[in-house]
Amino acid sequence: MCTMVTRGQPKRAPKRATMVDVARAAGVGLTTVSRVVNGNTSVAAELVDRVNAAIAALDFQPDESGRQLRRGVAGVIGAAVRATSQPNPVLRCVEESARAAGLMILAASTNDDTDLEREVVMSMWRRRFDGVILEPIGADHGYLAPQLAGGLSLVAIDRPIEGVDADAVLSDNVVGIEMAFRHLVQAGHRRIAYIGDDERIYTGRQRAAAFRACATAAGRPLTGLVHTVSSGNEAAVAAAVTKAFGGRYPATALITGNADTSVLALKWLGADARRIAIVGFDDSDTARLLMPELTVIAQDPATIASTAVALLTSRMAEPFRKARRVTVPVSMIIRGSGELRIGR
Amino acid sequence: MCTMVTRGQPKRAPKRATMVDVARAAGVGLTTVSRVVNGNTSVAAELVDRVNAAIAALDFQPDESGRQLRRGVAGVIGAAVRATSQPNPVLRCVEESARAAGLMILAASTNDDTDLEREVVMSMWRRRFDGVILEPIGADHGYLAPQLAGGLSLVAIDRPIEGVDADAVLSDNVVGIEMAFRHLVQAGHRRIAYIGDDERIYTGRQRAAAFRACATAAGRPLTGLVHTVSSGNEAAVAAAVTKAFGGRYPATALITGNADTSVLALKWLGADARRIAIVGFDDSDTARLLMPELTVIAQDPATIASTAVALLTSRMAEPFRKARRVTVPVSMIIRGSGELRIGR
DNA sequence: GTGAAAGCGCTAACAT
DNA sequence: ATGTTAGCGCTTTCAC
Repeated sequence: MCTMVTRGQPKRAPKRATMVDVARAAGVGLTTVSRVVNGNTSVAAELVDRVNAAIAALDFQPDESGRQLRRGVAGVIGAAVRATSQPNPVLRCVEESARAAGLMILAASTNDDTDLEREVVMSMWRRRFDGVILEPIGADHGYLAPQLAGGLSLVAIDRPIEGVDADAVLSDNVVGIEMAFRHLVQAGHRRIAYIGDDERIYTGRQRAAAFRACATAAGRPLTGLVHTVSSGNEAAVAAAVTKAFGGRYPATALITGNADTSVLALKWLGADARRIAIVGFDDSDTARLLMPELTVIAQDPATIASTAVALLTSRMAEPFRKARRVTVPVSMIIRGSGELRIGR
Repeated sequence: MCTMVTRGQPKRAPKRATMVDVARAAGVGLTTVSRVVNGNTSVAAELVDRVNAAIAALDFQPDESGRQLRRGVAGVIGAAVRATSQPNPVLRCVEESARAAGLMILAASTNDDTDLEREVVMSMWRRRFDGVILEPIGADHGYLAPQLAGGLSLVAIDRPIEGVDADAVLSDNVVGIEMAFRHLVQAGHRRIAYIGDDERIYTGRQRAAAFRACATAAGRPLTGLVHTVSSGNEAAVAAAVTKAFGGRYPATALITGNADTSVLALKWLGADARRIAIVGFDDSDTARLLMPELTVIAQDPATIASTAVALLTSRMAEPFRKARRVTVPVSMIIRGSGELRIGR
């Protein structure tokens, strides 16, 4: 067996160009290069050109870790969300808002896992990210106290952080449920069912509670009509549908507590869906593809996102101000599924 | 108006604890703290305890930028994808594979924008991420040549990188289309339509070409049956559906080129969908919710992801080895929509 | 087994 | 307007 010569394969690390290299190549001082890189205007035009030529020739790109170490800011804000790679209109808008503010967003998944969340946030803290946007999971975030006291800028979205005082921006879940409920009541419905997220989840808890409050206040029945199931549990949704819409006194209307549940409920209702008024919580691409098209309570991702970024920048400027909690209005989008009237 | 005293609001930056602080608090040398933090065993048990106590007392978390500057590795790999906040089974699996390999994944969106992609990848390069997983957009990635030559470890997923030599892991689009086509031919279909992604996109181009090749080889007609539309363009899909399934010689079967198109096509086919055999490219959560449930050509995200991470770590170990391109098999999942037979 | 000192790549005081 | 120097927080020789 003949051993090939490994020519053309420079094994040793290729020693990226550094600012000193650029300075040497351009025949100027290190500081001058730094000034050019940072757009400082007090450099003679000729030197600027020489430096830029050297930068181009060496393909120099400033090392951000050195920069960050010296300047103390990262230019990055982290987004710790339940899952990147999952539809998340808020995250999409956060990216836009942040880009508009000249910040880079780097996202990591917490996978609905408390330990992983902790690891992810801590990792962002150790990297000294300028801020963190967190979709919190789990009940107690007391573990964050030292970091928040140490100057970590953090804002919670979708749910508040408990056990510690931090900024949060939330949707108005209660009003959302109220809107849906009133809409159905006005169409003549008496037996209105609710199927939504597990009540261990903050939004699930809040929406289910709001529903119960509405029903009680309006003198509507509750028994057998409220079902909270863990996210994505198809069998549980099916069972809930059967309970609510079977039996002697079937419901005539349905409020679903999140996008997933809406889709699953519609799937299990099948053809019956046409004989039931349905209002779903959360808008989604699928909502418009369902038959009938889904009437929804829509959150306002753009406002949520811009508020979150605003809270974050405000806190970065003033790390120890009092925590603020902002509630963003929701709206109802009428598409057909929720407008079935019932005779008396 | 009385001005409140701002007591309890320490305005000045809270000077996070540093290793020197820990060392001082524990009454040991800086190096010893470093050793403890990094799990070096050659430290006396008593000192280890003192150091750990100090670390806990000061809530010390090592600053990764200092660490990275000194060690030269980041412990992070970047994922530059079309959109975080959009379903992306591969990204999900990449996160798992990477976590298993002890690497943190930070994801950023390129938004299908060539300039943004460039900015994102460059930013990761400046931060000296250990590697980058890229879902490339645009035709020419020549701009990456200096970075790749400089030791950037990068692997492309879903589509290859053109204009420069880099690792890539792809799905077997050609075989996928062939499977779908054969499946429909065997069910007796002669007029098979194809609606898929724009041919400016690599996968769109590859799948459409494969379809044409299949049809030609099988002596099936093509005229009016192949439609490529830009992603998410509902009107274009509607028009394509009308062309393919209206007129004097309507098609009896359909292959869709991606998940979006599948959903839109089914929406526009409406009730007609039951009289047409449909095989979609790409599996998705929605595929199982559609009526009828969608028979699909499914990619293998887990294998794609683990292959990508393996290629990346291999390249990190050996930055200048020859580029490899891996093709991952696809499979057909039969669910009902594609099994309608046609008499002769 | 432990600590002092050098230095990673950069920016910011401080000269000049 | 430009260069010299110190130092950000850490790891790693290198002495002891």
